[in-house]
Amino acid sequence: MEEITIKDIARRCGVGISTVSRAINNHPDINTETKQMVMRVIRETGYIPNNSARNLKRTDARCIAVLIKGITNPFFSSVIQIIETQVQKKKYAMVMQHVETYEDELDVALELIKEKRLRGIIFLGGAYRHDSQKLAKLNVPFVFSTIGTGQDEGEKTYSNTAVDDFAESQKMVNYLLDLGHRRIAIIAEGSDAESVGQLRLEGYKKALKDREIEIDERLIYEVKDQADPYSMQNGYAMAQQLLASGVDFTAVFAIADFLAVGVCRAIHEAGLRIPEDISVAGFDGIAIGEFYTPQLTTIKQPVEAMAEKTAKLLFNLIEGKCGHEHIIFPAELVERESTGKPNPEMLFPHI
Amino acid sequence: MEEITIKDIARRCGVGISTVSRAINNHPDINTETKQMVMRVIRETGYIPNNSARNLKRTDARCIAVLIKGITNPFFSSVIQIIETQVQKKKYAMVMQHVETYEDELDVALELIKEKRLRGIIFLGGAYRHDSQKLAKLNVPFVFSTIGTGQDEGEKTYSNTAVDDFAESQKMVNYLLDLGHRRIAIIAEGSDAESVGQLRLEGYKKALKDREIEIDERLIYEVKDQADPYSMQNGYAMAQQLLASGVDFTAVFAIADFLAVGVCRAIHEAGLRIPEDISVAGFDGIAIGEFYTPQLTTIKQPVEAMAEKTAKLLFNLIEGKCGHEHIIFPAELVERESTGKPNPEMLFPHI
DNA sequence: ATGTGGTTCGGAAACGATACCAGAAGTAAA
DNA sequence: TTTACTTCTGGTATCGTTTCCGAACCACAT
Repeated sequence: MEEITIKDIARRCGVGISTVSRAINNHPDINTETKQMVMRVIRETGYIPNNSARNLKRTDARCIAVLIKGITNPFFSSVIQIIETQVQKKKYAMVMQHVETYEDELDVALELIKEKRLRGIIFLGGAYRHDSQKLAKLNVPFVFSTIGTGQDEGEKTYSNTAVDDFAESQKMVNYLLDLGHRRIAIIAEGSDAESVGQLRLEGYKKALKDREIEIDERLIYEVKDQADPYSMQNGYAMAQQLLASGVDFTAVFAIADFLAVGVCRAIHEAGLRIPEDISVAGFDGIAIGEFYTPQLTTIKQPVEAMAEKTAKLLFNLIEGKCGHEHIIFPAELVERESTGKPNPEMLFPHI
Repeated sequence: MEEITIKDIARRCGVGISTVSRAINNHPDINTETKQMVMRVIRETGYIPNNSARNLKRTDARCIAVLIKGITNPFFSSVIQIIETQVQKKKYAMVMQHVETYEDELDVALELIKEKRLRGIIFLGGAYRHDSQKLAKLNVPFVFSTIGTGQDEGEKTYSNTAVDDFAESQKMVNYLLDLGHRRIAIIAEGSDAESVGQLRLEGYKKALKDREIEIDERLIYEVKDQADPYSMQNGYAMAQQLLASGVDFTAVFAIADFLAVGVCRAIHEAGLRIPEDISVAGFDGIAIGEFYTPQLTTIKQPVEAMAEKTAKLLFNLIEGKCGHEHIIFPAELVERESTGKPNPEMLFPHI
């Protein structure tokens, strides 16, 4: 099976290879009839230009990369799918790469850029701002999207899409407070000092402070797990510790739905009811939350819209149509079965 | 930011470019010291060979593709991760592409092969055998892996990895029969006549026949959903129909865990208990099954092992180390909370 | 006739790497 | 010293494409 090349097409058409190239690439300097003839032959022969040769010659390889930290992100599939659609619409190629740790990501990005001559990078589901200055030195546009994980604050030398984790977290805690809860435990993330989870934790603290409710450190649990902090296992383990601690509480706010699922399981196994005895709230809005028993009260992120915007943002940057943008999406508090009024019996005087 | 090329390295080292190439590619014909010196300079300069140029020249572009049908497959993330590890170990590149329909897949594969000069393709989570003859005509090795979805029968002009869906399905139904169930409903898949779901359905029928239990068509539900048959929504909808049908049953076998989750939810909303009133069994062994309430009885597929083997199989084919292999993995019946003895009260005489 | 300008085209030089080939240098045997 | 062989090296053609440059052609004004 020999490759069919642009030369073959030229020969079959009785034209020069430049003419074929012009036909393929929509160059203006070509006769309309010639172009149609060439295109017909190309269709007939099933010729497809060799991408390596193209990219080698072109200064602009039509290719972007998507780097994913934390592939267990439940939105992963749909996000990828949406980005892919955008990429195809632009006639670009896309490479995906999974990165294990924050340290890896820069190396991987660098390697990809040189090897594949990328035009842009999307960073999915991580907190990469540490390296954003370094990345900025490469002259490749990049967009962070903390879809399903959160955003960060600080100086903006990059583009990103996110929800306002701080505010949304506050929203959820306020909702629990409005239900009458005063002793609210939180399962947060503590593996990275500047992480998403910390923003959600800050939102929790702010909400309590605003109501002048004392923050009890014994109700704050932080998952320490570099690889995959937002797992059901971790939620389960933290909730077991919480239940065994003897500290009283009437609600648990897990800063990710997967954590919440683990929390629910632990509470169930302890023989307590949700929400009659303890309310559980999550964050993210994963699909299973609707089918879980009890259905999960959560903050639902507009994942599809975020993914689409992320891709469009990158292409705008590539085409020089805009500078850095920081788009914050509104999230929605979805009230479901897992939260209700507090059970006074769960409260006892502290020593 | 200028690209740094093999010429720059050669100049800096005071050697010819062939020597640098030899150093990079572990050719035998090079002095050890020279090689070390070149490699040192390469490290210092951070030089990375341009992949397009390499692939253009080489007859063998070190690149494989992974085509994914049904990106919602819950194992997707871990499977990709494992395959990626194998690919990196072989110093190959990997492109991933999502395909919408069975019709798309061949076109996509063809285009990829020519454009990127692939050495091999892995088809994930689909039933592609229709096209396997056509694919065989391309001289590119490919492996089907029905990880999380099943396998097929028929003539073997390809390699694949799978579990024995027919036998495993029988295993589950036998388990339910052993518990005492006689009226077992099944939520299967009916969108594709030759699909995975059909194999599992056949296993169900076989198990019943072996015990001489009459098959009641009113207990057989087939999801018709090209895009994503194995969804919680579909399980939910089918179970609602089943419950509303007035036909009696004491157990439901959903041929995918996601379907089972939807089934559980519908049963719960109907005010029935699992497993006291109705037993529910799934298939696949997704993570959430362990944290769901009730915990899901299921057939657990050895996903990690399957993914690893799939990748290794492809590389063996590429390297000509083996011919077509069809590896069937043993799956495990995991008995959990969602199944128990039948409740006689759920049975009533049929008209 | 000659010059001018605009289309449309083909030739040829890149792009960055690999691989073949020939030759230099070194070693061992005659 | 010559021959033969091994080990190592550099030059160069080549992969398939794009792009620059110049040429051919036509129309039209000079």
